[in-house]
Amino acid sequence: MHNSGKKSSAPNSLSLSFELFNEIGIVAQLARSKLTDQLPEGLMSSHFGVLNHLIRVGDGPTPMKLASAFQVPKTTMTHTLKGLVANQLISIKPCPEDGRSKRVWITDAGHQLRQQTIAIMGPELADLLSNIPDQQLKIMIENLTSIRQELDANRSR
Amino acid sequence: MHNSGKKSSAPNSLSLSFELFNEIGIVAQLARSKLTDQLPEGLMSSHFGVLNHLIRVGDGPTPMKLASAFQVPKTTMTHTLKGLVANQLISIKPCPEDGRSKRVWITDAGHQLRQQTIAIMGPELADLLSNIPDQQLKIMIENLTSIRQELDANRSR
DNA sequence: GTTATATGGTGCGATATCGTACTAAATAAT
DNA sequence: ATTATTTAGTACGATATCGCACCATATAAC
Repeated sequence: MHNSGKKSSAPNSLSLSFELFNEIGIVAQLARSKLTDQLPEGLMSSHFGVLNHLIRVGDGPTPMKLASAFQVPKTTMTHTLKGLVANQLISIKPCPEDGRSKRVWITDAGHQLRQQTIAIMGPELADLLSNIPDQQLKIMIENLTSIRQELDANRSR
Repeated sequence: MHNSGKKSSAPNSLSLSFELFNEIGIVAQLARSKLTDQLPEGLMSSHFGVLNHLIRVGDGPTPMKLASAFQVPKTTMTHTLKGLVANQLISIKPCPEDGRSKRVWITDAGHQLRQQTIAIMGPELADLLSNIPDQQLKIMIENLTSIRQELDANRSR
């Protein structure tokens, strides 16, 4: 995959690229920080991310599957899950089909925390985006998804 | 600022919001990871970010100014700068006008590392975006900037 | 001028993230 | 069947990030 036509990377695209990733990085950091502020002591955006994922994508994935979903090293996921277990927001059980694996389940408390966090954050986020037409939001999401997928493709993790 | 008209936050905007921030977070993480891979042992995206900022925005800011530019706690910036000094990529000198402050200057080696990293990363990033029309890139950057500014506004740091 | 407050920077401790090395189990090779 | 390789998870150490407490200097209040 190398500049496969469709659109040129004109010279000015290069600085645009940097600018885009720069903005993405800063927004991500600010949003992460804002989310962490909303969570109970001892929990971070990484913890919330897992809870959210368990609801959105479905219950019962292995830690490895979670690690690759979030594109973090598996050791990081082990640590994150440990925190969630300590707060009784998930439970981890051995996987019946594979003796090496485990499976992650969200608890009622986990469900509840996720719901409650969304109730607080949702409107705030929506408010931040209130000046941006829905159509542009959709385009942004599409493009970001496409970027993510390409980044994923070239990744070892 | 509270839903100041112009565009409605329709019910579906709420899930769009989460989706958008989700994608932003993942792309940021992947890009950060990719950048870190390109840097010499012991340097991270945070270090590169400072070097890049010194070139783009201009030499000689105080550590505090850098911290607020990157929206990180000042202790984090202290630590990051320490790493850059250790690698002789910046130099820190006392500020003549303010006895409390210091000022940060990029060294030749810093300049060089930044240049070299851009030479490698630039084309890769541009390639990732090659399927996205320039106009859409610009819209994304505009929107992200607007989001960032609103996030900034409600921030203590 | 003295005192109170605000600001820039650092030290320190806690936790998050990540790389390396390791164990156990599953799968492939023979 | 035995052995080699791959894969899931963890233990451990190193560093990044961050909150809190502290010091020094600058600014404001009086």
